[in-house]
Amino acid sequence: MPIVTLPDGTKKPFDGPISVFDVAKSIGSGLAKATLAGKVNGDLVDASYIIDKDSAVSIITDKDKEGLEVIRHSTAHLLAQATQMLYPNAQVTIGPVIDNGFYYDFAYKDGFSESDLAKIEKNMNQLVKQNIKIERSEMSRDDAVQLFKDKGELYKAEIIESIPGGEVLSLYQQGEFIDLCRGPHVPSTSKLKAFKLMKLAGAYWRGDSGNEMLQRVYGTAWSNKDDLKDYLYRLEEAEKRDHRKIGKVQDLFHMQEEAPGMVFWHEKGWTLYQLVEQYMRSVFKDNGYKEVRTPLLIDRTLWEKSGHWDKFGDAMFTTASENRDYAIKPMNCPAHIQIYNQGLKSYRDLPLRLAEFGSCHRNEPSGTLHGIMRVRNFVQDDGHIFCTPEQIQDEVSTFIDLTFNVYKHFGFENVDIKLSTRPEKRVGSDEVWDRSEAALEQALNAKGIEWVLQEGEGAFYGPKIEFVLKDCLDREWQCGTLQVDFSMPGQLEAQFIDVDNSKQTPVMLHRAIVGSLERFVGILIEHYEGAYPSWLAPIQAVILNISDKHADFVKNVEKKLKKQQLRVISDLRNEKIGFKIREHSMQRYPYIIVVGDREMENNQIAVRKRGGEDLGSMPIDDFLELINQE
RNA sequence: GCUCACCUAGCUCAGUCGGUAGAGCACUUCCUUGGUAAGGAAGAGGUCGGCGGUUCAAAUCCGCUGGUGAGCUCCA
Repeated sequence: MPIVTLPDGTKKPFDGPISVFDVAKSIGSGLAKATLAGKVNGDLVDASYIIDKDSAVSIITDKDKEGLEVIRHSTAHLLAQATQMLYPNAQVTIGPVIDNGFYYDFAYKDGFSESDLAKIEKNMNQLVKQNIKIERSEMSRDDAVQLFKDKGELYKAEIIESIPGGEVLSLYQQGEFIDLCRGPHVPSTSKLKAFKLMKLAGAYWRGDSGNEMLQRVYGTAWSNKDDLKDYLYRLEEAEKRDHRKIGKVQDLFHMQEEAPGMVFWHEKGWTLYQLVEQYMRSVFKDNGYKEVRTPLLIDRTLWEKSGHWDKFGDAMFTTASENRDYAIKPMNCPAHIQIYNQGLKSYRDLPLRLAEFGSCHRNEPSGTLHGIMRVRNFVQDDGHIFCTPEQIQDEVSTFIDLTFNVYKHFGFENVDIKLSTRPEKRVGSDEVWDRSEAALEQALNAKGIEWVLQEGEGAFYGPKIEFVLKDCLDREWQCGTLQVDFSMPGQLEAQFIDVDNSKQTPVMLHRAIVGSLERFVGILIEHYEGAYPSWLAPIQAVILNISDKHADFVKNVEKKLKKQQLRVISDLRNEKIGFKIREHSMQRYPYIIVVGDREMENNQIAVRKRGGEDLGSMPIDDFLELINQE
């Protein structure tokens, strides 16, 4: 006689064991039809799950977050079923739910092509129409291993073999297709109404680059066609923001074969870049940093001492001259320690904050390069703070505040914080790691901000705090970082004389706020879709003449505005005003200024805001005030 | 680095079954001097990423190589 308690608190007694589906049916036939799964005492279960004791039950439909996940998961199975029908030699492996959809990895020697995706998707749709039941069963681990071995599904058998023995496993069957799965799943294929296969990619078996490459099929799935359409629309919008595309349209930069992973900045792009750099320079100046500049090329012996030659030798560009080997610096920190080491330091000199916009090169694997977001030559708003262990917490705390302020200034309000701890490949004793990790954690907690732990994701020399900002499409970008380093100062013999006259090794904090300027500019381009706020716009206004006789007046206005440090250009081409308006509107400049007879007569300019808003005619001074107020 | 796809005029792209290339925009010249998202005409522009092979003949088929893209792996 189970009593079922529903989410709203009502209690329903039943005569005997009853399925989730039947509970839904007892509430209403509409709900029964919508039932995808259930939640019994907090556990997600199938709609067919039998409730045999008093339980808290909620019905999961496609309105629930969990319901959507079940749909995605079941769609992954549908994909596998449809694929194996068409390609019996394809072995199944795993098919998890991901953001916005799912994927399924197949081991398939012949490989799939884009046209195969269309065929598979067609087959999936047919299977949906056939309304095939999805049924759960249980099996012992050993039996399951045997089952999949017999079917020639060696990858699946390997997965099951890695599960501890004695456990009972659940299997889901739909038609001929059977897969090991924790579930739950939708009751039948007809519940899967809105999905699309998106792309094909390679993926390593078990995520290990030493293993063979599998064929991964990505798909997206939603609870209804409208949501799917919405999602596809959002993808299109994201594509419009692509910094590579806007970079070309706005003439910001280019890249070419002869310098893979390195940026040729054009005038407008460099202006944008410089605006970011100059702003960060002012941030350094206002916050007690001393800006320095160190060599690009440094002898290998220094990199050997610092450990980089050993650990990252493959990723460093090197060159040789007069029997000496050099590396092009992949980072500034060893060089900053050299500056620190000039002259004996006292505890009174600490904290010492060095900053540099130093050009760094890293020979990243070719496959990782991506526009200006992931490059081989970049500059960071790099800084290193030399301090005592006691000063760490204060420095970290100040840095966190500073970072949030900078992001806000650039228009990013939404920032996540992550704490990354010791990786497997590392230097330094466990005791030192304990101390550094604790220092960061304490600083974060003292500020009372939320953070997530990323175990094993730290740098080889120390743990780090990562600042992840979210852009207008809610995409995440890890930009800021703060890393505690108890190792490198010692390795490169940095010291200071303490109060008690003893020699001590300082702690070094590696820190950056925007990170790679190249990448940050890319993020800005995509975040603003090329429509930058006036203070960041490479061109703030363009001045147009109606016809040739207004050209001198335009030149005059241009001169005046430039004198006030405004970034303006003029367009005196012999074209109709509508044509020029169109062209410059598409460039998304903040203001378009038009000058004709009327303006010349009154010594004014006609101002049009980005987006088309007509601000009317005004004296130049009024426009200056307007733009400065922004 | 790995898997798959792609690379044709300055840009965006078309090019069937292998028969030595085409559009729009941009560019140049001329006409037009026009008031808020494309005025008109003419012209010029390409060793089809590079190297090699098959073939009477290669943008097209094959091999190698460079780069780009989507992922995977990596990211001091």
